[in-house]
Amino acid sequence: MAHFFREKLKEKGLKVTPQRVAIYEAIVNLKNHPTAENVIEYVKTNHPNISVGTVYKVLDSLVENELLKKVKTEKDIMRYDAVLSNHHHLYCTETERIEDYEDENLNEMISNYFKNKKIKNFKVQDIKLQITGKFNK
Amino acid sequence: MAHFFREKLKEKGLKVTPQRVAIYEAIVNLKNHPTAENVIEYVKTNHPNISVGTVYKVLDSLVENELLKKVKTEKDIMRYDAVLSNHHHLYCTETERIEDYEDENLNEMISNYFKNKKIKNFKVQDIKLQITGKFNK
DNA sequence: TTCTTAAATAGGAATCATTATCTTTTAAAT
DNA sequence: ATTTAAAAGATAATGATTCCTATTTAAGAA
Ligand SMILES: [Mn+2]
Ligand SMILES: [Mn+2]
Ligand SMILES: [Zn+2]
Ligand SMILES: [Zn+2]
Repeated sequence: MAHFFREKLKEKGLKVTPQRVAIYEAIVNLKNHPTAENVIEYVKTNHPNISVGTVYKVLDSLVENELLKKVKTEKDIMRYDAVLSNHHHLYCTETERIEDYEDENLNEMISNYFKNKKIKNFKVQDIKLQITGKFNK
Repeated sequence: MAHFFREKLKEKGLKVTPQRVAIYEAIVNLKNHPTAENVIEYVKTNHPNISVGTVYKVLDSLVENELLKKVKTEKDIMRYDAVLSNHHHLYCTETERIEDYEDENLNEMISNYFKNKKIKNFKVQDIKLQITGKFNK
């Protein structure tokens, strides 16, 4: 489970520390693209002495090393994503809920569209959809 | 030019103040989806005494009243958009540049796609693309 | 295993974008 | 011109994030 993660850390030349493993697992388990605060709260149940600064530093370094991604929002509170595969996000207009949306057909359609239609003066690297709306119930 | 804006304020029951007009014009003129700080700097050239709190309050209220939109980013500094029409954004991976991208064909293709393909437990209200990449030159 | 050392963490102070509070001013209706 | 609720200005407070530094530790070398 965390094997993949420990290997990745080594690949990147980062030390495998209990804090890093715990923070990564927190993000995987929490779902819903947690904030740093969510992570701190979760990790503290098993690592009561973890430092707030450590969490922020680890999150930054994991993003830097492409083991996590930041999620774009309209808030000044950062949220994190452990899902690295190419996927989109469903944003709730009424709550802070953000869910993953995977759709291979959609990816292909968009990718095809931009094979023809080039954007002048811009080299596309990645395309993500922000789908806003309401979840049922 | 600011006629549209003054009318909109009245429609919404908001007083037409020089500060509101100046802030709105700042966002229109600045392009690049400015931050509150960008707006403050710009507005101060003509309104040296404008208060920082006023700028934040006006920005919030204009977003609330749908005269401005917030732009989603991976930063904890908010950015604002005066373009209300349905458009997408080009995010530079290397700088803070964010440009508008309008594409009616694309909108139609996506809109058609989601007429068939429903997302379970989710009612779509709006779809925006975040296109990340590099600008030439 | 023990030793060594650069990297990482803990703890706490500092930063800074944003909010809140409170007083004064003002848009706009009468 | 008067009235008044809304808005602006000034400044303090907040809170997420960053910074700083002493201490600890992961991991390679011996
Ligand atoms: Mn912040
Ligand atoms: Mn904040
Ligand atoms: Zn995700
Ligand atoms: Zn825009």
